[in-house]
This record gives sequence, C-alpha cells and structure tokens, in this order.
Amino acid sequence: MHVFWRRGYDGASVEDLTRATGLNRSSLYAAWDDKRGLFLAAVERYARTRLATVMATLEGGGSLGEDLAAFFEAVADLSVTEREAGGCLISCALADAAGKDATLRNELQRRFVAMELRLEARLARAAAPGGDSPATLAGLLASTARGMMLRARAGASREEVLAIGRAAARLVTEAVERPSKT
Amino acid sequence: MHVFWRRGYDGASVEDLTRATGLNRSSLYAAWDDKRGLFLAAVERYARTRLATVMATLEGGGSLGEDLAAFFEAVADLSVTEREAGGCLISCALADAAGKDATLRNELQRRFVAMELRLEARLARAAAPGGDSPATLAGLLASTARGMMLRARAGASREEVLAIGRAAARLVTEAVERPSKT
DNA sequence: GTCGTTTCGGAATATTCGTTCCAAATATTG
DNA sequence: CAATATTTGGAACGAATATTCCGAAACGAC
Repeated sequence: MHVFWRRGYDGASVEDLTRATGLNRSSLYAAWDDKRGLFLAAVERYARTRLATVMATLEGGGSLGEDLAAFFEAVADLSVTEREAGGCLISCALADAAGKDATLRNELQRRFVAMELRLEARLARAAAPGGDSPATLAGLLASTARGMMLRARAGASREEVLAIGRAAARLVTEAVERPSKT
Repeated sequence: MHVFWRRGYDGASVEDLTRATGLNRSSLYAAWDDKRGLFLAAVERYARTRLATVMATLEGGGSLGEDLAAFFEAVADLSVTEREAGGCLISCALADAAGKDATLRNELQRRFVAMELRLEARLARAAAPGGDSPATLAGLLASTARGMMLRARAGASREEVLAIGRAAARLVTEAVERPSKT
C-alpha cells in the first residue's frame, strides 16, 4: 500500500512491490492477477484502515460542528502522512490512474460516492429544512477534503491544511443550523 | 496541450504529441528540451488561456457573491471540457506528475499559490474584520475548486459540480460579510 | 528418507517509452 | 543555378516495464 501511496500507480514498479510485500513475483501474480489487482487491493486496505478512521469521526457523538471539526482534523492528519508524496491514495494515485482505465475510473467513482453518502447521512441528522440539500453540502465537504489533500501534496503544512478544514466545518455547520435562503 | 489534458503526463506518448502538435520528433526536441519541457509549456498555455478566463471572473465588477458565483460557474465549465479525461490539467495531470519530479512539484506549488493569492486579493477587498482570514478562506475556495475538478474527473456532471460551487460561493460570501466568531 | 506440493528467485520475453541519429528533402542565400 | 543551412520522417538505441516461465529450494506427510 505504501509503495503505491508514495509513488503512485505508474511510479510503483513490480520490483518495488515485491520488495515491499515480501512476496516474490510469482506469488504476487498468483494472489492477484496483475498489477492492477494488487493496486485495487491496496486501495481497499487504505479505505478500511486510513479512511475508516476519518469516517469514524462522523459518528463521534458530538454536535455536527464538533464532528465535522474532528473529521477535518483527521483529513489534515492523513494529508501529511507519507510525506514523500503527500496526499491521499485515492485522491491522488487512484484519481491519476483513472485516466487510463475504465475499471479504475469506476473504482474512483465508487469511493467518492461512498464518502459523500456517509457525509450526507451525517448532515441529514442535523439539517433544518431549507438551504442547500444535504447531498450538495456533502459534495461540498467531500470536495473540500479532496482539495485539502491536493494542497498537501503541493507542499502545504498540516497547519495550513487544517485551517482550511476548520473554516469549512464552521461554515457548513452554520449553514445547516441556520439556513439563510429559501 | 489537449493530449496531456486527456491522457496525463505519463499517458501522453511522444508519438501522440508529434501528431497533435504537427511538429515532428526532431523539431519538438529542438524547441523544448524534452517531454517535461513541452509539458511545462502546455501548463503555461493552459494557465494563460483556460485558467485566465476563470480568474477573470473575480474582477467581474460585481459584489463578492456575484463574482464568486461567476468564478465557480467557470470552474464547473472547465471541469467538464475535455470530457474524455475530465478535470483540470493542473489539478490532475500536474498533480500526478508532481510525485516523480521536484521541478514539477515546484511548478504545482507555484500554480496553486498563484490562484490562492488572486482569491485572497479579491476577498480582502470585501472582508469585514473578524472571522477567518482572507488567506484561509482563499485556501478554502481554491481547495473546493480543485475538489470539484477531481469530482468531475470521477464522472460528476456539470450540474452536480455547479451545485457544489454555488453552495461554496454563498457560504463564503456570508462568512465574509457577516463573520460570526471572534 | 522420500515423494508431492508449494514457494521461491531470477532469468527470459515482449513491449513500450524517451531520446538520439542520420540521410533525404526542402528552403534560403549568394 | 549552386552552395549552404534548416527541417523532416523514420530508423535505431538503450533503458525500463509488466508478465511469464522454469529450475531449485523448502516443507510437510507418511
């Protein structure tokens, strides 16, 4: 997983992957069919480990504002781990690889939608009627989180990224709790 | 430019590039030194043409809310041109390529900072004291725009992306005009 | 210990890529 | 027209890639 994370899909050679997994070439091709299969497995593990801790913040039991603040703090943390490449395995490596392969593009969409649905569900629990729909606000939160990941990849520090996240959490919370427009 | 846009940095073969530019291999290597030089030239042209129209919306002469709405409308438009790959040459192709090369990583940072400074300048013209700093809000707007680009790459329609942008424009405008916290 | 099965390491293959080179074609200049 | 410079198309090169293959080593069961 870390090899793909650091170097991206194309950048990770099978040579690197055998060294990192401990498995040798033959076993690797036996376990997954090809490099793409291994990559998808890495994405799955990334989602189950790293992203799960991010998403878990949404069920933190606090108010919407508290949960969103915790969410973006987790995003900021994740954005600066694996510093050498920076960013998110999905928003960077998978988003890149999506350009060449329909399977990977579908995977990217699946992962994006999954996150947005989680956010939407959390928002729906707190939404007052009127204002933007939970779906739109969930898309906004998810887009912001992904933009933060990209920004970290371009060299922003945890603090800079975190400031953005805190602002997003506050603005969206206010929008939900006191919608201003029809 | 379009070849890199559609296929990304690695995905674009020199073969494709000669066909697209009309120039042949030799002339191409004479004009720029190598593939990376040509790519940087493509990024420059992309910034001077496509991004310039996006950034110009910020000097539209309207209120902050109107200008930001126009800004995100331009972002949404850009996110769905070159449909085959989708997204933004900088947020997708350059952000990807940044993983392998320090020069490209610096270029990504330069481009990101440039956009944020433009946004910050526009916000500063309208900011009431208190609340989040124009720099942070500019980072938020830029991150959102980049997230929208990524989302379009994963298959979202212009309308879905636009809804996110409209929400972001409204929320930030309200935050600037009537800051709620200290 | 010996056989059968599974793992291992690395050589071999075929393809693709960026880049260089060269000779023919074309344009430019006197 | 002749001489020289520039551009062109494509072959050639070297490095890197994903994938396949095969003999050897390791291991477990009896």
